[in-house]
Amino acid sequence: MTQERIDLDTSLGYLLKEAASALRAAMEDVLRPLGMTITHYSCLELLAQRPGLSNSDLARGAFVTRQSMNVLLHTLEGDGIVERPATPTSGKVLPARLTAKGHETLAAASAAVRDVERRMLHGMTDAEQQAALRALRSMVAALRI
Amino acid sequence: MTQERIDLDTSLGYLLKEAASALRAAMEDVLRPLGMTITHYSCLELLAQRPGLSNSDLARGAFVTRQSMNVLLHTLEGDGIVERPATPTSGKVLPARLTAKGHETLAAASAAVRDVERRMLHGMTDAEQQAALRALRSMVAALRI
DNA sequence: CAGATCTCAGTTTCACTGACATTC
DNA sequence: CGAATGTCAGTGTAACTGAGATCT
Repeated sequence: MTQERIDLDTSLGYLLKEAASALRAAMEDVLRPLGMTITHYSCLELLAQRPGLSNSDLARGAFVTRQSMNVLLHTLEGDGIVERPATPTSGKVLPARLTAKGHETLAAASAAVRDVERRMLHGMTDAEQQAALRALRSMVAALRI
Repeated sequence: MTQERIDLDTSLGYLLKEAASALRAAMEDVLRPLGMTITHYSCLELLAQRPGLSNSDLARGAFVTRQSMNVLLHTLEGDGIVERPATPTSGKVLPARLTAKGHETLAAASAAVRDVERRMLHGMTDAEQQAALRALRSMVAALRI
């Protein structure tokens, strides 16, 4: 029973759910030794791409509540991975940035995640990878609405 | 800050993570009103496709431990959604099946999830959807190893 | 005033690890 | 014996909801 692989005419939606679960599990496995969760990693990745994002921006980007992201940000600040100004620049917004240590931490995590990516893409042609990239980009944009 | 969309030359891996997060969030949103989690739904979907799967099989299929799946299965049995024989057929394995009520429950959940799928696929051509399907199938298989 | 933000506090829930008996 | 299974029990943690203050 164990050795067989389920391979029915599943819908694209269910297949993506399966891919999502498999990817999550694989990422959790490689991030856990680094003491990071996926939300953790997402936060750093977002900050690397967009320095100065606010807590609420990060929460939306990582699909969690701003309260959850808030506790994470405080932890990251305490660990010297993220820095925020003591006083708001405008309104109540505190733009966050990665510290040097934060960039190092992200580099380690990225390397681990890239291994998962490599495993995942194994056996796909460049054309297939490009097609997958376009499809995923479209899906993410459609779901974000 | 909120209205812009991050659209950098992200890796396929990070993009898939984003798609995974977005899909999870969207699915959780539509399943919550039905009192179901994603693991919950995965379990039913697996049983519909493969009646008679064991607790351990379902755990592997849904990417959770067999202990976690076990408590879920007991809940589902108590709710009359899943049935298992009182005594093992062979070994300790108790093959699980959906009841009539279970099929109804799954039908409702599937409809909700199909809505998410429709939203997600909006704007993609048939060819793109086919390409995405192949790519995802390949990725799932590669990660399962 | 409405809307957004940051934050403190309490709670819940889902899945986890550990341990044991059973069966092939 | 090893390996897999089902199950009971306890633990943990990452997210949640609720509430308050501040700012445009």
